[in-house]
Amino acid sequence: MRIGELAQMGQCTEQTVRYYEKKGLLPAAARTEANYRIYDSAHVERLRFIRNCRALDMTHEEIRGLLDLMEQPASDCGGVNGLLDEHIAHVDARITELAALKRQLAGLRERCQSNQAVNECGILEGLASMETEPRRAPQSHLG
Amino acid sequence: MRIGELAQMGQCTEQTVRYYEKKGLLPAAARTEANYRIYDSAHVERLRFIRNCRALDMTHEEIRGLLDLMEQPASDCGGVNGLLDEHIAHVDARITELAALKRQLAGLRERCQSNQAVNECGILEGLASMETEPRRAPQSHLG
DNA sequence: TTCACACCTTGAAGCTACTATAGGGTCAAG
DNA sequence: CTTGACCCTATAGTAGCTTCAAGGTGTGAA
Ligand SMILES: [Zn+2]
Ligand SMILES: [Zn+2]
Ligand SMILES: [Zn+2]
Ligand SMILES: [Zn+2]
Repeated sequence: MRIGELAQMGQCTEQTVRYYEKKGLLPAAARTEANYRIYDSAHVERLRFIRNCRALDMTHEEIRGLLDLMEQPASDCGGVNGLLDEHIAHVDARITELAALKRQLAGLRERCQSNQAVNECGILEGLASMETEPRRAPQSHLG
Repeated sequence: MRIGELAQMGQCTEQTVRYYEKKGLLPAAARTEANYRIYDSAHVERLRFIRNCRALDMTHEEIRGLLDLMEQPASDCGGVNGLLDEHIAHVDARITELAALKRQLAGLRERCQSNQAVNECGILEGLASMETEPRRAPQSHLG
């Protein structure tokens, strides 16, 4: 199978497949005489695994961690479980952050109910007078 | 005031201030003979406004929108209100996405309660057998 | 005077996970 | 023999910075 078909199986573009190869998530493919990449079902499985992890918003590093752990099929899966737990914590942390943000934004929105002149808009006043806090390190890779 | 002090007022680094200037969020500063940037209280206000917007996870484009609207102080503030409403919608959309993600991850996590061999871990099985869905366009600039 | 040291300058590269573009090569069908 | 679908590489762009490299400036102390 060539790259177009593989990409279809993984619900992604051919560029993305090449990108994964470059980044080492997918192994370098064998080539035909015409220098076309050729793949088999193992590649399909691996690509689908990667895409499923991406659908869950894992980073490449997290995915690489899982793929590495899978290389020792007989070893204990505690690392896998731990990695997933950490990622769930990333999602939780971001949800918490966004909930706080939403409260702040709702409070700001209340400061202007009806349209008025820009220089009297309570929202802009609020944005100007907020206390500027130092940007804290992100708790999560989820933007 | 020089760039170091301004950066401190805005709770950011000097590089960030230069970056904002390059991107047009801050106007180009006047210079001393030694080519040092010099700022006054108007710059402090504008930088703090920008940093407060960033603390609310607005994009540079959204911030630029607000700054542009502020240039006509006598005009109607409907644009400001609308811009904030849109951003609140961005936050809401991302919270909804992450909640769905969290449910999916929780379901996956249940598939392996105790440690076992990697090749029998229910989490990895789940990740391998999920239906790979095409990546849908992001509803929100919040990752 | 000369040194150290804090502050400032520019430009380029790195980060994530792709996406898009340019400019070409391969291959089967009509 | 040309068209069109497919493939290749390399480069640049996206957001919002951070980090690095290599230097200029200004002040206080030895
Ligand atoms: Zn994670
Ligand atoms: Zn208003
Ligand atoms: Zn927004
Ligand atoms: Zn397990």
